[in-house]
Amino acid sequence: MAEGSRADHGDRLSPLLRPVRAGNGFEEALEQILQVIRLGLVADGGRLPAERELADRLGVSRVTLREVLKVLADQGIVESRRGRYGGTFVRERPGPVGDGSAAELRRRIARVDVEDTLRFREVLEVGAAGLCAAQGLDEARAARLRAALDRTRDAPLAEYRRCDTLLHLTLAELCGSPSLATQYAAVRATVNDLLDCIPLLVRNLEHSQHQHTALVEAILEGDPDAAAEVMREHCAGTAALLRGFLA
Amino acid sequence: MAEGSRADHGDRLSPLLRPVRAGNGFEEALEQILQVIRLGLVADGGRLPAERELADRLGVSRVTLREVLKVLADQGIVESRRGRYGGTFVRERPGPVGDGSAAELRRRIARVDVEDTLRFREVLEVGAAGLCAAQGLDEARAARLRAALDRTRDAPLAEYRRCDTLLHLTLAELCGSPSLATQYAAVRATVNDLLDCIPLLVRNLEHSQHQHTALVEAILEGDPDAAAEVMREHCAGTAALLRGFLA
DNA sequence: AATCAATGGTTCACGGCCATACCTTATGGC
DNA sequence: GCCATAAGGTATGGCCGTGAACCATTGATT
Repeated sequence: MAEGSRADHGDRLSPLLRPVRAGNGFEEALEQILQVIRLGLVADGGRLPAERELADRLGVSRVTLREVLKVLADQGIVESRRGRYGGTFVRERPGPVGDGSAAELRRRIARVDVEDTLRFREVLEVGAAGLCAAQGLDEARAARLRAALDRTRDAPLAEYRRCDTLLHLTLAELCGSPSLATQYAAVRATVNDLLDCIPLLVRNLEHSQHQHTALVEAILEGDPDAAAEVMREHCAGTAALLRGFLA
Repeated sequence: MAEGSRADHGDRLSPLLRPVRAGNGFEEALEQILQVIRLGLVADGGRLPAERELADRLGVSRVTLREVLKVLADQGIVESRRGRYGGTFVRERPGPVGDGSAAELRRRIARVDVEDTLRFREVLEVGAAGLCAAQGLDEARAARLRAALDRTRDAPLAEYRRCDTLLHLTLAELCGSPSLATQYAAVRATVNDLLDCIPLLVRNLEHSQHQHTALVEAILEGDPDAAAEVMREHCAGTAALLRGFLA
């Protein structure tokens, strides 16, 4: 008997031997464009890249991409305009994608390994914060970080989630590991999905804001340990909230 | 001018808008099976899962998978045996996949963003170590970790890389985030690729071993900060080596 | 010796996705 | 006012991968 049996001490292979594609091209492209919109990477009324470029970047044909855009347009999430300086625009207030019912939410949660998501998120965030602080940011990058922080301060409640996401995403981009940024974007989309399932508590927002400020300070001062520690607490806060509400 | 232009301050979209598939099914399946073999997840002479299961797990058809296996068999990397208790077996000493020439190595390095890889690796490893230490391991898990550590001690030089990889991969699996384990496996495959490009220094191995021991101790004692710190130094060592040789 | 079950080996029709080319619409510059 | 340009809209032929079924081989079990 060789060692091929599947369930002997937990299968070392499963981390590697996973589906090469999560679905067909259509589904994956749809998922990624939805993530871009839901993460707020394109402002309301903003324009997505042109179809040809978008198809190219996503690695799908334009035909397939257009089927995706058709669905999004039918849902009222985007709008296409023809002619030069036309394009595909994100409509104002896209609203939640699902129907918003409790059943819908439960279904969404059920598809996610919440512990996995929260842990992975914390690792990436703490790592990004540490890296940024350790390497120091040049003036341009520091300015980007400050700008993102300021935007979270001025944000109206409805926009807070988006600005918060953008701040964290900025940090992930600045840390010098594109792979980390990509993974963070993906996991953050999942986190936002979960956050949409629980109420928004104003007290938590205030707390978050203090942490954001302390975080950016620690990073700009080049103190990796402090930055990591603040970020860890920040993540732990969200995690506790989610664990509590989703338990 | 709207905001669609690609290179204005670094393109927020690029982390998300990436190719939905890195190549065709054939290429991706090949890559993943090669990773499994190169990471040493299947021992020399060991058996890969059956074709039907493998195809299922990788999300490709059996026909496509078999084309992959055909290539690997032609290269002498695996061998198929028919009949019950047959299967696809990894041949002894598969050796490096490329031709081993300096040009080949350069080409391999050129395709990788070394800084990205090293940073991302450190984040994941430090995170995994911290998580393991923080949550504590039950006896079964602790035993797995100790066993993996012991194997790195007894390993002959030729097997050291494989055992080292397995130890770190075990840690990633035990941390409680499957996503992290998956990402670590991928990044570690890249790291191993890079390590194959530089000489193996015995002194470094001894140093590594001390760090491994200290790491496992810290984890089993439930000291996250110590575990993270040891791991950070451990990664920094490898990183410095690679940066030096690949500069 | 016969049987069974699990595995690799082979074939084929269908469907999805792709590459490409071309058409249509709108805007700014000449 | 015309036209070049850049964008969305449309049509087609081909290939790759799939799913399913079937065959062939082997070794353990009975």
